[in-house]
Amino acid sequence: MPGVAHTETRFDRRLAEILEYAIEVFYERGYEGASMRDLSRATGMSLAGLYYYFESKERLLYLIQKHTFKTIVQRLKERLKDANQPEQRIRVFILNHLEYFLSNQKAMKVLSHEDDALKNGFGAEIAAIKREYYHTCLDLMDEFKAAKGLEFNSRIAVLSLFGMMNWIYTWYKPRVDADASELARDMGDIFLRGICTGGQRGTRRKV
Amino acid sequence: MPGVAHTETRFDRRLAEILEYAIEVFYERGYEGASMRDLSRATGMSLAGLYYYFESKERLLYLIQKHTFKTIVQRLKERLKDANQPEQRIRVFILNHLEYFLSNQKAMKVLSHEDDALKNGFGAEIAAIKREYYHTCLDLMDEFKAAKGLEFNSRIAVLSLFGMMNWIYTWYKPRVDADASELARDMGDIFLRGICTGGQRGTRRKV
Amino acid sequence: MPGVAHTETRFDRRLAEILEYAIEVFYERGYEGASMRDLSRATGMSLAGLYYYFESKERLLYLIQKHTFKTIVQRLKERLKDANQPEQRIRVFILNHLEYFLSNQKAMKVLSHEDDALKNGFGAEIAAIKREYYHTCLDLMDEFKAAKGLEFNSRIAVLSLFGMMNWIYTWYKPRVDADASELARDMGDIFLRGICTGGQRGTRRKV
Amino acid sequence: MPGVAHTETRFDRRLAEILEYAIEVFYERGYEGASMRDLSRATGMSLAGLYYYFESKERLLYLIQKHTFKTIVQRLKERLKDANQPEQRIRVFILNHLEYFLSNQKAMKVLSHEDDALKNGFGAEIAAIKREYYHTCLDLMDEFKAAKGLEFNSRIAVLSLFGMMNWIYTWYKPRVDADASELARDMGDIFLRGICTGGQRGTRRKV
DNA sequence: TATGAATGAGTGTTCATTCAT
DNA sequence: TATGAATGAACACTCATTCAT
Repeated sequence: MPGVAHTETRFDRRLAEILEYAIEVFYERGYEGASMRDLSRATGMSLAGLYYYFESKERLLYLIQKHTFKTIVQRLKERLKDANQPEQRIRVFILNHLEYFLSNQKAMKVLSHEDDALKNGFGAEIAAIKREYYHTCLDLMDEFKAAKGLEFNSRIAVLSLFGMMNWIYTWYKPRVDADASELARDMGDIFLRGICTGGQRGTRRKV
Repeated sequence: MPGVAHTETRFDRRLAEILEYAIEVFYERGYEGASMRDLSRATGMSLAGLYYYFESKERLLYLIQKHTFKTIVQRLKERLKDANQPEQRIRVFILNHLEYFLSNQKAMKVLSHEDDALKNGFGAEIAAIKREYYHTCLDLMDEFKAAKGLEFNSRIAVLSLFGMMNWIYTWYKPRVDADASELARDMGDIFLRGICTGGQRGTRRKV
Repeated sequence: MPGVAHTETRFDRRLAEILEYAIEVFYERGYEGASMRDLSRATGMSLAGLYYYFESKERLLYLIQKHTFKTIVQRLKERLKDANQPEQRIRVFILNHLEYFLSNQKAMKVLSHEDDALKNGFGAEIAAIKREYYHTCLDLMDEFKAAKGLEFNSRIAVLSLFGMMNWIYTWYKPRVDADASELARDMGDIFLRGICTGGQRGTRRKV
Repeated sequence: MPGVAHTETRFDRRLAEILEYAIEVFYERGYEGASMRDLSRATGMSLAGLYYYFESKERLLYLIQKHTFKTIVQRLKERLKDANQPEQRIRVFILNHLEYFLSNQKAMKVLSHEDDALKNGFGAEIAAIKREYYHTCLDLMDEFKAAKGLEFNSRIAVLSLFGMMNWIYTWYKPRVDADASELARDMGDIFLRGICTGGQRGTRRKV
């Protein structure tokens, strides 16, 4: 079916290729530490040639972050459609995050690590997606709390969960550590049991 | 009180001052993003003057990271002396980490975020301290497991805990979020309950 | 005329131009004393622009020295083909050296004066060419000795000859001093007569 | 005998020490390449301390060159008193030069190699001594020519001789090459025989 | 579509030198 | 007599970016 959306031009494909290399380079040396020359070397394209595809190094990072983030959010939405129970929905969130994280480890490091490298407009747009993603998780948490009649600080819970998950880029070793689904189960266990038991302020007790 | 230790020279004091500024600058702009000129401006000292106190930008980061890390490790050791029960010891670990983290948020971001900015000798030394710190926590976890007769992946548990805690630098707002002790209690609850219940592989069930 | 050799690119030509300026600058201020800014000023090209043509100041000196040396050696080989008699061959050596020296006085000063400015790889390569050149002269000297049945220290003789010739850059004034061929004849006379007469150890006598 | 001249103060002695180190440093790294920090390290004296003894790096070089040159000139004068015959006088000149050169190789390299490093006043003064020294040799040459009824370009002869001798710093190896007196004899032989024989313009002949 | 050539501004670092003590 | 502390200017070099082609 011909249409507007599926016309992926040669330009788009070439740009996507370059972005792959850029992810590699930013992953390896950090956004500030990476130079356009590094990217030129990595892609085999001339310095000037790169600029045909994007207007600045900053925009390059922006494109990476946006695409990465949008994809993870979109996949989440897809998966959430099939999950109804509050707990299950949180587990879906975790699995989605970790699956994407591990299949796109380098991009995710660039997303996580270069959190505040973008300025002004670019930064604001990514921050907005991030906020949306955060609130999705926050909502899941509140649903869960309501369903279970629990009482805890959702903000802390969500941010702790993000911490657990995002920190992965600092330690994950493919050949040592389990795959995404097992990791999601383990982290899900820790997190969900953690926020579950007791939990009522005032009646908090030793574990 | 006479003693060996109190010979803190003028040089040391001045260097310490500069390090404070450097923490601020690295916190604000990242290690790579920060220029020695930024530091010169921040300290009010001439570019050349700074080099009287340390031989390179890299060594500056090294000094910051080493001091920060050594202090946190040392305080932990002190506190661990008074804690005997496995659970309590983990809670001490968490509290120590978070207390230091929040009182030295900027330094801790520089420590966490610029994890792999140091090369060769400098990097190796910091990595060694980090490994020691990690293993201390791992040991605590194993003691806890043994005492409770639990079964879980200590590595994942410890690294998840670190993630929860270290991620703080990305979101903590002093006026919004609770203080260290409350945070330590909350995170401790989540984490300890999480790893506690059930836990035996095979008998795992819904939360 | 078609051929492999005539592909001298625009890049090569531009580089050659820059090298001319660099010779001038190094000649005037010495390698250490010359700054890239001096060269930038001399060429009228921006500081950064220069680096498009060579990767470092050291390599710049290397290129100058190598080209100068290779040319002088190559011309010598050419000329030596047509000379058979031992004495004549030495005179050819002297003439070749002085002719090139005087037509490329500045480059030759840079070659002579900055003898040990190059480090490691660069230095080694130039040193190798120099050694080869020295040995060519040493061989000429030994042939001469053998042919004439003379007895003298070839090493000292050769190095004395080099001294006579290379020192020129410190005193030669185009409008005062004779041209290369006359100078070559004079120095050749001094040198050849000098090593000729008497010369047998033991029978040495007053001049 | 009391007098003005022999009061060598502590200051003078200390300065002389420093000059020794400076010779070493300039010899090793060249005047431009040597830094005051290098000298500070070499002497064990503080950077600022050095400036008590001389007002600038340039003056340091000046002091070294002046002292070296004055000494060699003065010794020459002494020795020339006892030599009457023209040839002998030239041999004395050579021997004096080489003896001093080899006993003070490093200082002599600094003198020879850093010939034009000094600017303005400093440079002029050294240049004057040099000119005087040169003319002494030129006079010796002219006396010799007159006595022998020879005909050659004294300027070229003298400068060739200087070349032979001064070039030594680039090749002399104490354990390989002969000592000063032997070297002086060899170079004297080469040079004196060289300028002697034939020599009349027009009647010049093959050696 | 892609590049060779170029640039102004900036990088971390070192320079010779000074001055209060 | 000697130094610790400091500096302005310069160093070699790299940066992201541009523009004619």
